[in-house]
Amino acid sequence: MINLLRKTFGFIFESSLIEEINKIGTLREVSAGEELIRFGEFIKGVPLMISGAVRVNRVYPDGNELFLYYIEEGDTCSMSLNCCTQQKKSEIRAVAEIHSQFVMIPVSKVEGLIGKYPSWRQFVFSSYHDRMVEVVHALEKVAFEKLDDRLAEYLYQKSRITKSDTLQMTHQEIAEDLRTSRVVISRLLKKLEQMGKLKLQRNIVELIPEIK
Amino acid sequence: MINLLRKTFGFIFESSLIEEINKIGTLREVSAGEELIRFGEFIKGVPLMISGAVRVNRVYPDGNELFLYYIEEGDTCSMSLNCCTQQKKSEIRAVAEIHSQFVMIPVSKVEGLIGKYPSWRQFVFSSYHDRMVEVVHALEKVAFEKLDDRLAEYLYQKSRITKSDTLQMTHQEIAEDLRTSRVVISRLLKKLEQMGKLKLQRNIVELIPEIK
DNA sequence: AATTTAATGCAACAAATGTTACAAAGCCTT
DNA sequence: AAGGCTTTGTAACATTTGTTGCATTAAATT
Repeated sequence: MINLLRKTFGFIFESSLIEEINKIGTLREVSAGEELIRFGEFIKGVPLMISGAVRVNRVYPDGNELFLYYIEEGDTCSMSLNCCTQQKKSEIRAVAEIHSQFVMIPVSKVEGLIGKYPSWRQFVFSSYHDRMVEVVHALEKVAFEKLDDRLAEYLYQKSRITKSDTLQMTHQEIAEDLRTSRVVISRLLKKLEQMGKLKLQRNIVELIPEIK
Repeated sequence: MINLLRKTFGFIFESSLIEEINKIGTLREVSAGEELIRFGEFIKGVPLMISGAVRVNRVYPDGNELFLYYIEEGDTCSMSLNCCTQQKKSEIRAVAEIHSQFVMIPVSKVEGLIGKYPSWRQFVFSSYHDRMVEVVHALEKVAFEKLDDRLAEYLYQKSRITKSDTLQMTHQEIAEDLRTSRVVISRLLKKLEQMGKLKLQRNIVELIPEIK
């Protein structure tokens, strides 16, 4: 585990911090679709992403969900950082988008790290800030852009995160993420297909990379 | 100044911290409409709000603006906190919504406080988190709600912030905040007026408090 | 008081998105 | 191969939001 930590966090954490994380953290591995953090649970720890990608959704009591941001290699989830210092139940849900590895730091130890390691504080601050920037970006998208552009960006993001141009998903699933109806997505996907930007098959959206 | 600090922050900061802030900070006062933080400037300091209310907008190079959150008594602006540790130019604009008092802590001293005072760290963390929650809330609104509900909430917020049921603003101004056109806002305001929720006069929207 | 300016009202129309209902196609099971 | 289920395609229509142009009204200025 310590080698994975060094590889991902060696440039920002001093070695004493890496060693401490190595002692108190546990390496976990999840495959696509698995939940790291469930809605309504008490947060057990803060995840440090080693590899893969995890999507973080805000969840409402009625079951409604809203995508907030992805966390990837080198990131942590600032929402859970706060939940844990406040000992509150999770208002978010974190689901692995692809097979992912991360180190879980138990809640009880987080406070100690903050007092002890300036580089950890710096990490936590910039993590908060980075997540904020992403949520603001999401807000921008919804506030400024029309659905077809948002769909295109959504597909692009998905492709980047899964590292594949061939997205295995139904129109229904896309519609839920963009908070609209299946029919609307089918319509817009068809338009994008006619523009030559992608190819559609059952359960598959295949992005056609731009030739430049 | 120290009395104002004690009144607003006495419950969360230890007295040695209050005294230090009293030494390094400067009390400033702005009236409605004045800018605390301008777009593109280097951040001079981090504001600690004593009284009043300030709205914080994201600003884009093309001059476009997007409302992010208000900061009020006891708050600070987490966006500027980060800008200052990174020595970056401001991507936001902060404008006093009503007459406001705040203590400005110079950038050079912020880092020191973080290392020295646990209660300051705690404050900064929960400030980050609170702002995040508000931006997520803004995202929710845009993602889930229709314009008439968003307008109603906007007016309600404005009334809360300005502590008045009589809002002095034009339809055009409202339209810009909600990113739509004047005609649309006029139409919806008329509808709300017909529903008995408000009264319209030139430059004025008067909210009618619910009688229960 | 007359003129100018800014704000609002209104109508007609356009575009984007949402809804419903059903047909067609693909996949799976038997 | 037949039947059943899921996914996608399509059309027709409703609703919401955006746009344009102009009339009307209120305030500000002269």
